[in-house]
Amino acid sequence: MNYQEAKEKFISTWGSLGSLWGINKAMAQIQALLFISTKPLSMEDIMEELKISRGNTSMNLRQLMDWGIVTKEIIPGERKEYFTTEKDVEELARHIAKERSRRELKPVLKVLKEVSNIDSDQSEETEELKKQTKALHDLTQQADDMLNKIADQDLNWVTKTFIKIMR
Amino acid sequence: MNYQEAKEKFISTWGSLGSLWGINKAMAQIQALLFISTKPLSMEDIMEELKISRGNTSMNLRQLMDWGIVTKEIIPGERKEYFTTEKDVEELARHIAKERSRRELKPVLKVLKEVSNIDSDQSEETEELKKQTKALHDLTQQADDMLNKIADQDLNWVTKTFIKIMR
DNA sequence: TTAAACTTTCAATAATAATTGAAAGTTTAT
DNA sequence: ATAAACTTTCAATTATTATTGAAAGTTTAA
Repeated sequence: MNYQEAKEKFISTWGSLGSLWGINKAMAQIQALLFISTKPLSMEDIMEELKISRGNTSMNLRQLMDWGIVTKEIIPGERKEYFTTEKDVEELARHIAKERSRRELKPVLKVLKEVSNIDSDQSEETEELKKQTKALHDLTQQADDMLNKIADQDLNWVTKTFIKIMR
Repeated sequence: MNYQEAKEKFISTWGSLGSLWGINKAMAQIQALLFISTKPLSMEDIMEELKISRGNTSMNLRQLMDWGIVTKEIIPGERKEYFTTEKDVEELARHIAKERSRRELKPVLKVLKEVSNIDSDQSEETEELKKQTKALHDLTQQADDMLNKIADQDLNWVTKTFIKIMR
Protein backbone atom coordinates (compact mmCIF):
# COMPACT_ATOMS: atom_id res chain seq x y z
CA MET A 1 0.00 0.00 0.00
CA ASN A 2 1.49 3.34 -1.03
CA TYR A 3 0.84 6.76 0.45
CA GLN A 4 -2.09 7.66 -1.75
CA GLU A 5 -3.82 4.33 -1.21
CA ALA A 6 -3.26 4.44 2.53
CA LYS A 7 -4.59 7.98 2.70
CA GLU A 8 -7.73 7.09 0.78
CA LYS A 9 -8.28 3.98 2.83
CA PHE A 10 -7.95 5.89 6.07
CA ILE A 11 -10.29 8.68 5.00
CA SER A 12 -12.91 6.32 3.68
CA THR A 13 -12.77 4.03 6.71
CA TRP A 14 -13.01 6.93 9.12
CA GLY A 15 -15.99 8.22 7.17
CA SER A 16 -17.76 4.89 7.45
CA LEU A 17 -17.11 4.64 11.17
CA GLY A 18 -18.58 8.11 11.51
CA SER A 19 -21.79 7.04 9.74
CA LEU A 20 -22.07 4.02 11.99
CA TRP A 21 -21.93 6.26 15.06
CA GLY A 22 -24.28 8.94 13.78
CA ILE A 23 -21.73 11.36 12.34
CA ASN A 24 -22.16 12.38 8.77
CA LYS A 25 -19.64 10.96 6.35
CA ALA A 26 -18.41 14.21 4.86
CA MET A 27 -17.86 15.65 8.32
CA ALA A 28 -15.81 12.65 9.41
CA GLN A 29 -13.85 12.65 6.16
CA ILE A 30 -12.98 16.33 6.32
CA GLN A 31 -11.74 15.82 9.85
CA ALA A 32 -9.73 12.78 8.75
CA LEU A 33 -8.17 14.70 5.87
CA LEU A 34 -7.14 17.59 8.10
CA PHE A 35 -5.92 15.16 10.72
CA ILE A 36 -3.22 13.74 8.44
CA SER A 37 -2.44 16.93 6.59
CA THR A 38 0.94 18.50 7.25
CA LYS A 39 -0.43 21.99 6.71
CA PRO A 40 -3.72 23.89 6.98
CA LEU A 41 -6.07 23.35 4.04
CA SER A 42 -8.35 25.76 2.22
CA MET A 43 -11.91 25.04 1.23
CA GLU A 44 -10.71 24.49 -2.34
CA ASP A 45 -8.15 21.96 -1.16
CA ILE A 46 -10.78 20.02 0.76
CA MET A 47 -13.35 20.12 -2.04
CA GLU A 48 -10.79 18.84 -4.48
CA GLU A 49 -9.35 16.07 -2.30
CA LEU A 50 -12.73 14.71 -1.22
CA LYS A 51 -14.62 15.60 -4.39
CA ILE A 52 -17.42 17.30 -2.54
CA SER A 53 -19.21 20.56 -3.25
CA ARG A 54 -18.45 23.97 -1.85
CA GLY A 55 -21.69 24.08 0.09
CA ASN A 56 -21.14 20.72 1.66
CA THR A 57 -17.62 21.63 2.64
CA SER A 58 -18.68 24.93 4.12
CA MET A 59 -21.50 23.45 6.19
CA ASN A 60 -19.50 20.56 7.54
CA LEU A 61 -16.54 22.74 8.38
CA ARG A 62 -18.90 24.88 10.39
CA GLN A 63 -20.22 21.88 12.23
CA LEU A 64 -16.69 20.73 12.98
CA MET A 65 -15.94 24.19 14.34
CA ASP A 66 -19.12 24.06 16.46
CA TRP A 67 -17.86 20.79 17.86
CA GLY A 68 -14.61 22.56 18.65
CA ILE A 69 -12.35 20.20 16.74
CA VAL A 70 -11.55 22.33 13.72
CA THR A 71 -10.28 25.89 13.76
CA LYS A 72 -9.75 28.59 11.17
CA GLU A 73 -6.18 29.47 10.53
CA ILE A 74 -5.47 32.89 9.13
CA ILE A 75 -2.43 32.80 6.91
CA PRO A 76 -0.86 36.28 6.59
CA GLY A 77 -1.09 37.65 3.10
CA GLU A 78 -3.71 35.08 2.06
CA ARG A 79 -7.32 35.97 1.34
CA LYS A 80 -8.57 32.41 1.71
CA GLU A 81 -9.40 30.85 5.01
CA TYR A 82 -7.42 27.80 6.03
CA PHE A 83 -8.46 25.06 8.39
CA THR A 84 -6.75 22.74 10.81
CA THR A 85 -8.06 20.10 13.15
CA GLU A 86 -6.96 19.32 16.63
CA LYS A 87 -3.95 17.09 16.11
CA ASP A 88 -3.82 15.68 19.62
CA VAL A 89 -6.07 12.62 19.80
CA GLU A 90 -6.70 13.13 23.51
CA GLU A 91 -7.98 16.64 22.95
CA LEU A 92 -10.07 15.29 20.12
CA ALA A 93 -11.60 12.70 22.39
CA ARG A 94 -12.30 15.35 25.03
CA HIS A 95 -14.17 17.61 22.61
CA ILE A 96 -16.24 14.79 21.20
CA ALA A 97 -17.05 13.35 24.62
CA LYS A 98 -18.11 16.75 25.90
CA GLU A 99 -20.33 17.55 22.95
CA ARG A 100 -22.05 14.19 22.80
CA SER A 101 -22.76 14.40 26.50
CA ARG A 102 -24.16 17.88 26.18
CA ARG A 103 -26.20 17.41 23.03
CA GLU A 104 -27.40 13.86 23.32
CA LEU A 105 -27.11 12.33 26.75
CA LYS A 106 -28.18 15.26 28.89
CA PRO A 107 -31.59 15.66 27.18
CA VAL A 108 -32.24 11.94 27.44
CA LEU A 109 -31.34 11.95 31.13
CA LYS A 110 -33.90 14.68 31.65
CA VAL A 111 -36.66 12.64 30.00
CA LEU A 112 -35.71 9.47 31.85
CA LYS A 113 -35.90 11.37 35.12
CA GLU A 114 -39.31 12.77 34.29
CA VAL A 115 -40.67 9.44 33.18
CA SER A 116 -39.29 7.50 36.12
CA ASN A 117 -40.81 10.04 38.50
CA ILE A 118 -44.42 9.94 37.36
CA ASP A 119 -46.94 9.35 40.13
CA SER A 120 -47.39 5.80 41.25
CA ASP A 121 -50.80 4.25 40.88
CA GLN A 122 -51.88 0.77 41.83
CA SER A 123 -50.82 -0.81 38.56
CA GLU A 124 -47.98 -3.20 37.98
CA GLU A 125 -47.35 -1.57 34.58
CA THR A 126 -46.64 1.82 36.06
CA GLU A 127 -44.32 0.34 38.65
CA GLU A 128 -42.38 -1.53 35.97
CA LEU A 129 -42.10 1.59 33.84
CA LYS A 130 -40.81 3.58 36.80
CA LYS A 131 -38.40 0.89 37.90
CA GLN A 132 -36.94 0.20 34.48
CA THR A 133 -36.59 3.80 33.37
CA LYS A 134 -34.96 4.55 36.71
CA ALA A 135 -32.40 1.79 36.07
CA LEU A 136 -31.84 3.08 32.55
CA HIS A 137 -31.43 6.58 33.91
CA ASP A 138 -28.75 5.39 36.28
CA LEU A 139 -26.95 3.50 33.53
CA THR A 140 -27.14 6.48 31.17
CA GLN A 141 -25.87 8.64 34.00
CA GLN A 142 -22.91 6.29 34.37
CA ALA A 143 -22.18 6.56 30.66
CA ASP A 144 -22.46 10.32 30.87
CA ASP A 145 -20.13 10.38 33.88
CA MET A 146 -17.64 8.38 31.89
CA LEU A 147 -17.78 10.79 28.96
CA ASN A 148 -17.31 13.72 31.29
CA LYS A 149 -14.44 12.04 33.00
CA ILE A 150 -12.77 11.82 29.61
CA ALA A 151 -13.76 15.40 28.88
CA ASP A 152 -12.26 16.67 32.12
CA GLN A 153 -9.14 14.55 32.00
CA ASP A 154 -7.39 17.72 31.06
CA LEU A 155 -8.26 20.07 33.88
CA ASN A 156 -4.96 21.87 33.32
CA TRP A 157 -6.05 22.96 29.86
CA VAL A 158 -5.84 26.62 30.88
CA THR A 159 -2.31 26.15 32.12
CA LYS A 160 -1.33 24.29 28.98
CA THR A 161 -2.80 26.93 26.72
CA PHE A 162 -1.12 29.60 28.79
CA ILE A 163 2.24 27.90 28.30
CA LYS A 164 1.60 27.58 24.56
CA ILE A 165 0.84 31.28 24.30
CA MET A 166 3.79 32.34 26.41
CA ARG A 167 6.52 30.43 24.62
CA MET B 1 -47.87 12.88 32.96
CA ASN B 2 -49.91 9.69 33.14
CA TYR B 3 -48.79 6.15 32.38
CA GLN B 4 -49.66 6.21 28.71
CA GLU B 5 -47.95 9.54 28.11
CA ALA B 6 -44.86 8.49 30.04
CA LYS B 7 -44.65 5.24 28.12
CA GLU B 8 -44.93 6.99 24.77
CA LYS B 9 -42.40 9.61 25.77
CA PHE B 10 -39.93 6.99 26.88
CA ILE B 11 -40.29 4.87 23.76
CA SER B 12 -40.03 7.83 21.43
CA THR B 13 -37.04 9.33 23.25
CA TRP B 14 -35.19 6.03 23.31
CA GLY B 15 -35.88 5.65 19.59
CA SER B 16 -34.39 9.06 18.88
CA LEU B 17 -31.30 8.39 20.96
CA GLY B 18 -30.88 5.17 18.99
CA SER B 19 -30.96 7.05 15.68
CA LEU B 20 -28.39 9.52 16.98
CA TRP B 21 -26.03 6.65 17.79
CA GLY B 22 -26.59 4.71 14.60
CA ILE B 23 -29.27 2.31 15.79
CA ASN B 24 -32.43 2.19 13.78
CA LYS B 25 -35.44 3.74 15.41
CA ALA B 26 -37.78 0.76 15.19
CA MET B 27 -35.14 -1.48 16.71
CA ALA B 28 -34.59 0.86 19.64
CA GLN B 29 -38.32 1.31 20.14
CA ILE B 30 -39.08 -2.40 20.14
CA GLN B 31 -36.38 -2.89 22.73
CA ALA B 32 -37.77 -0.01 24.80
CA LEU B 33 -41.28 -1.43 24.63
CA LEU B 34 -40.14 -4.86 25.77
CA PHE B 35 -37.97 -3.28 28.42
CA ILE B 36 -40.93 -1.79 30.26
CA SER B 37 -43.39 -4.56 29.54
CA THR B 38 -44.47 -6.71 32.46
CA LYS B 39 -44.85 -9.74 30.24
CA PRO B 40 -43.51 -11.16 26.96
CA LEU B 41 -45.08 -9.64 23.85
CA SER B 42 -46.06 -11.23 20.56
CA MET B 43 -45.35 -9.77 17.16
CA GLU B 44 -48.97 -8.64 16.99
CA ASP B 45 -48.62 -6.82 20.31
CA ILE B 46 -45.51 -5.01 19.14
CA MET B 47 -46.95 -4.11 15.73
CA GLU B 48 -50.02 -2.69 17.36
CA GLU B 49 -48.28 -0.73 20.11
CA LEU B 50 -45.69 0.83 17.82
CA LYS B 51 -47.84 0.96 14.71
CA ILE B 52 -45.25 -0.70 12.53
CA SER B 53 -45.62 -3.41 9.93
CA ARG B 54 -45.21 -7.12 10.38
CA GLY B 55 -42.11 -7.21 8.20
CA ASN B 56 -40.44 -4.40 10.04
CA THR B 57 -41.19 -6.01 13.38
CA SER B 58 -39.89 -9.37 12.25
CA MET B 59 -36.64 -7.99 10.87
CA ASN B 60 -35.86 -5.81 13.82
CA LEU B 61 -36.66 -8.52 16.31
CA ARG B 62 -34.20 -10.70 14.49
CA GLN B 63 -31.55 -8.02 14.70
CA LEU B 64 -32.19 -7.60 18.40
CA MET B 65 -31.79 -11.34 18.82
CA ASP B 66 -28.54 -11.22 16.83
CA TRP B 67 -27.34 -8.56 19.23
CA GLY B 68 -28.26 -10.93 22.04
CA ILE B 69 -30.58 -8.55 23.85
CA VAL B 70 -33.94 -10.04 22.93
CA THR B 71 -34.97 -13.66 23.28
CA LYS B 72 -37.90 -15.76 22.13
CA GLU B 73 -40.12 -16.98 24.87
CA ILE B 74 -42.18 -20.06 24.18
CA ILE B 75 -45.45 -19.90 26.06
CA PRO B 76 -46.88 -23.41 26.52
CA GLY B 77 -50.12 -23.91 24.66
CA GLU B 78 -49.58 -20.79 22.52
CA ARG B 79 -48.84 -20.95 18.81
CA LYS B 80 -47.43 -17.44 18.63
CA GLU B 81 -43.88 -16.57 19.54
CA TYR B 82 -43.36 -14.18 22.39
CA PHE B 83 -40.41 -11.92 23.01
CA THR B 84 -38.64 -10.49 26.01
CA THR B 85 -35.60 -8.27 26.35
CA GLU B 86 -32.82 -8.48 28.85
CA LYS B 87 -34.24 -6.63 31.84
CA ASP B 88 -30.96 -6.07 33.63
CA VAL B 89 -29.39 -2.85 32.38
CA GLU B 90 -25.88 -4.07 33.12
CA GLU B 91 -26.33 -7.15 30.98
CA LEU B 92 -27.80 -4.91 28.32
CA ALA B 93 -24.74 -2.69 28.41
CA ARG B 94 -22.48 -5.73 28.20
CA HIS B 95 -24.17 -7.09 25.10
CA ILE B 96 -24.16 -3.76 23.33
CA ALA B 97 -20.54 -3.02 24.24
CA LYS B 98 -19.43 -6.42 23.03
CA GLU B 99 -21.27 -6.20 19.74
CA ARG B 100 -20.19 -2.68 18.89
CA SER B 101 -16.62 -3.62 19.62
CA ARG B 102 -16.81 -6.71 17.47
CA ARG B 103 -18.70 -5.25 14.55
CA GLU B 104 -17.43 -1.72 14.36
CA LEU B 105 -14.25 -1.06 16.29
CA LYS B 106 -12.31 -4.21 15.50
CA PRO B 107 -12.47 -3.73 11.70
CA VAL B 108 -11.43 -0.10 12.05
CA LEU B 109 -8.50 -1.07 14.27
CA LYS B 110 -7.35 -3.45 11.58
CA VAL B 111 -7.38 -0.72 8.93
CA LEU B 112 -5.66 1.78 11.20
CA LYS B 113 -2.93 -0.74 11.88
CA GLU B 114 -2.42 -1.43 8.17
CA VAL B 115 -2.35 2.23 7.28
CA SER B 116 -0.03 3.24 10.08
CA ASN B 117 2.37 0.47 9.08
CA ILE B 118 2.90 1.33 5.43
CA ASP B 119 6.51 1.65 4.40
CA SER B 120 8.22 4.89 5.21
CA ASP B 121 9.56 6.95 2.36
CA GLN B 122 11.37 10.25 2.56
CA SER B 123 8.24 12.37 2.60
CA GLU B 124 6.85 14.39 5.45
CA GLU B 125 3.30 13.50 4.33
CA THR B 126 3.86 9.79 4.77
CA GLU B 127 5.41 10.30 8.18
CA GLU B 128 2.46 12.41 9.29
CA LEU B 129 -0.03 9.84 8.02
CA LYS B 130 1.79 7.08 9.87
CA LYS B 131 2.15 9.08 13.06
CA GLN B 132 -1.44 10.30 13.19
CA THR B 133 -3.10 7.03 12.27
CA LYS B 134 -0.91 5.33 14.85
CA ALA B 135 -2.16 7.76 17.49
CA LEU B 136 -5.73 7.22 16.36
CA HIS B 137 -5.19 3.49 16.47
CA ASP B 138 -4.04 3.72 20.05
CA LEU B 139 -6.99 5.90 21.01
CA THR B 140 -9.45 3.58 19.27
CA GLN B 141 -7.75 0.68 21.01
CA GLN B 142 -8.32 2.43 24.32
CA ALA B 143 -12.00 2.92 23.51
CA ASP B 144 -12.24 -0.71 22.49
CA ASP B 145 -10.53 -1.80 25.71
CA MET B 146 -13.07 0.23 27.63
CA LEU B 147 -15.97 -1.42 25.84
CA ASN B 148 -14.50 -4.82 26.50
CA LYS B 149 -13.93 -3.99 30.12
CA ILE B 150 -17.64 -3.26 30.34
CA ALA B 151 -18.40 -6.41 28.40
CA ASP B 152 -16.27 -8.53 30.68
CA GLN B 153 -17.34 -6.90 33.91
CA ASP B 154 -19.20 -10.07 34.45
CA LEU B 155 -16.48 -12.68 34.30
CA ASN B 156 -18.54 -14.86 36.61
CA TRP B 157 -21.29 -15.04 34.02
CA VAL B 158 -20.83 -18.78 33.70
CA THR B 159 -21.15 -19.23 37.45
CA LYS B 160 -24.19 -17.00 37.55
CA THR B 161 -25.89 -18.82 34.72
CA PHE B 162 -25.01 -22.11 36.35
CA ILE B 163 -26.68 -21.01 39.57
CA LYS B 164 -29.72 -19.83 37.66
CA ILE B 165 -30.04 -23.18 35.93
CA MET B 166 -29.51 -25.17 39.12
CA ARG B 167 -32.05 -23.48 41.33
C1' DT C 1 -51.77 -34.63 4.13
C1' DT C 2 -54.15 -30.71 4.66
C1' DA C 3 -55.09 -26.35 6.25
C1' DA C 4 -54.83 -22.95 9.63
C1' DA C 5 -51.69 -20.10 12.25
C1' DC C 6 -48.01 -18.04 12.25
C1' DT C 7 -43.14 -16.01 10.52
C1' DT C 8 -39.85 -14.59 7.10
C1' DT C 9 -38.38 -12.60 2.92
C1' DC C 10 -37.82 -9.13 -0.40
C1' DA C 11 -39.11 -5.99 -4.24
C1' DA C 12 -41.44 -1.76 -4.17
C1' DT C 13 -42.26 2.55 -1.82
C1' DA C 14 -41.70 6.08 1.48
C1' DA C 15 -39.12 8.74 4.74
C1' DT C 16 -34.94 10.78 5.98
C1' DA C 17 -30.54 12.63 5.44
C1' DA C 18 -26.80 14.29 2.60
C1' DT C 19 -25.33 16.92 -1.22
C1' DT C 20 -25.32 20.19 -4.87
C1' DG C 21 -24.88 24.61 -7.06
C1' DA C 22 -26.02 29.05 -7.83
C1' DA C 23 -27.57 33.33 -5.77
C1' DA C 24 -26.86 36.23 -1.90
C1' DG C 25 -23.73 37.79 1.45
C1' DT C 26 -19.22 39.34 3.25
C1' DT C 27 -14.59 41.00 3.32
C1' DT C 28 -10.56 43.20 1.49
C1' DA C 29 -7.75 45.97 -1.61
C1' DT C 30 -7.54 49.85 -4.35
C1' DA D 1 -17.37 53.40 -3.72
C1' DT D 2 -16.33 49.48 -6.52
C1' DA D 3 -15.09 45.06 -7.78
C1' DA D 4 -12.68 40.91 -7.06
C1' DA D 5 -12.09 37.08 -3.94
C1' DC D 6 -13.95 34.51 -1.13
C1' DT D 7 -17.86 32.23 2.08
C1' DT D 8 -22.51 31.18 3.35
C1' DT D 9 -27.18 29.96 2.65
C1' DC D 10 -30.91 27.30 1.08
C1' DA D 11 -34.31 25.33 -2.28
C1' DA D 12 -33.91 21.57 -5.26
C1' DT D 13 -31.99 17.12 -6.14
C1' DT D 14 -29.90 12.81 -5.16
C1' DA D 15 -28.47 9.08 -2.24
C1' DT D 16 -29.29 6.32 1.59
C1' DT D 17 -31.87 3.95 4.84
C1' DA D 18 -36.18 2.37 6.78
C1' DT D 19 -40.63 0.54 6.10
C1' DT D 20 -44.42 -1.75 3.99
C1' DG D 21 -47.23 -5.56 2.50
C1' DA D 22 -48.09 -9.47 0.15
C1' DA D 23 -46.21 -13.85 -1.41
C1' DA D 24 -43.50 -17.63 0.04
C1' DG D 25 -42.04 -20.36 3.77
C1' DT D 26 -42.62 -22.93 8.13
C1' DT D 27 -44.74 -25.22 11.93
C1' DT D 28 -48.44 -27.43 14.32
C1' DA D 29 -52.84 -29.78 15.05
C1' DA D 30 -56.03 -32.88 13.61
